[in-house]
Amino acid sequence: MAVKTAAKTTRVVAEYNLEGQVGHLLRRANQRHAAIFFEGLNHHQLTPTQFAALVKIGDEGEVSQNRLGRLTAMDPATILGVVKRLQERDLIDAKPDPTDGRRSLWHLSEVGHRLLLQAIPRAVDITRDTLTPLNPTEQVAFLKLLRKLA
Amino acid sequence: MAVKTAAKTTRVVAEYNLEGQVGHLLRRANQRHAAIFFEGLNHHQLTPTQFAALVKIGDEGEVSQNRLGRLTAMDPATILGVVKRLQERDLIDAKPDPTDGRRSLWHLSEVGHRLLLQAIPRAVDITRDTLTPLNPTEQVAFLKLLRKLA
DNA sequence: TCTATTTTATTTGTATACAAACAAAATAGA
DNA sequence: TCTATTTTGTTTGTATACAAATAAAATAGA
Repeated sequence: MAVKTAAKTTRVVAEYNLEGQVGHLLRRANQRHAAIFFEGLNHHQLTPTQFAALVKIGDEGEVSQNRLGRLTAMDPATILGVVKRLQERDLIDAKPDPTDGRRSLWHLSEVGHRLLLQAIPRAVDITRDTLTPLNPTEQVAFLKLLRKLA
Repeated sequence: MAVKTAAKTTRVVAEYNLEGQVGHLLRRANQRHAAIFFEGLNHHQLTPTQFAALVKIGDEGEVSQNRLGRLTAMDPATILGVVKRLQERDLIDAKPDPTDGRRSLWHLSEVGHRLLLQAIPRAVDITRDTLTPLNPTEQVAFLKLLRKLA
């Protein structure tokens, strides 16, 4: 049995192909998308996460920091830094939550709102460019499957 | 025309849905895979990139640092840190390239080889678990499409 | 052969990403 | 009401990720 297990392990190791693993492919697809994103929003100096935060603040109107993190899939330590950098650029602003002494409620500044209006059409282009290697049918199929893994 | 453009912009902005964007979904799928990976290889304290580096060093036998980065989709500054941490744990070792004074040739240490043999079956499980939300047909379809976007 | 270019590895700086620990505030529940 | 628990936001530490600049070595090409 020990021999059988050792033989099986050897075969598994020999046949393991990094390039075909879903994790490696997801990582590379992410890298490619990030590159397209930076190219497309380079003019506005927005990262994917900063853009996501602006979008959700715009959607919500007012939102606390941790809730914004949940809406954008960032943990508290990560959203802290993203929000800080957006505030330093005066794209967002906060007021204390009158009903909860721990919270600040973040909203878009005038500048942030204008930037978001300009950025969203660029983001639409970025999504289109990212999916370009797939035909329309494949794009629909891919997004449907990807949604199940996200 | 300015009115038409403004109206179109307003519609685009109003209809923009972060949750449906391929970039956001790729980021979240990556997060989910990373969580499964850390869970699965927690015992061996290997990150996805560290594991990828070990696999490719094992495949190549001997490989320079920058080439290892290309094989694992990491830029020179990133692979530098990954290699440094693997060496600090004595999982890999280097000797100078006799034909090129700039290069070091990295190879697995005895410990690194043993760790890799134990880790690969875990990585196979991680891939399986990551793809669990899809049925076998969907898994094949997804990987085929993802490959085109990576 | 001599020089312009390329490649390798490193350094610095910025930006995620998350675990763990923490204090303050709010809330649930006995 | 009083306390145990939860939530919010912050801090620290580790690990990618990449742009830009740099020095040393190798290579291409006139």
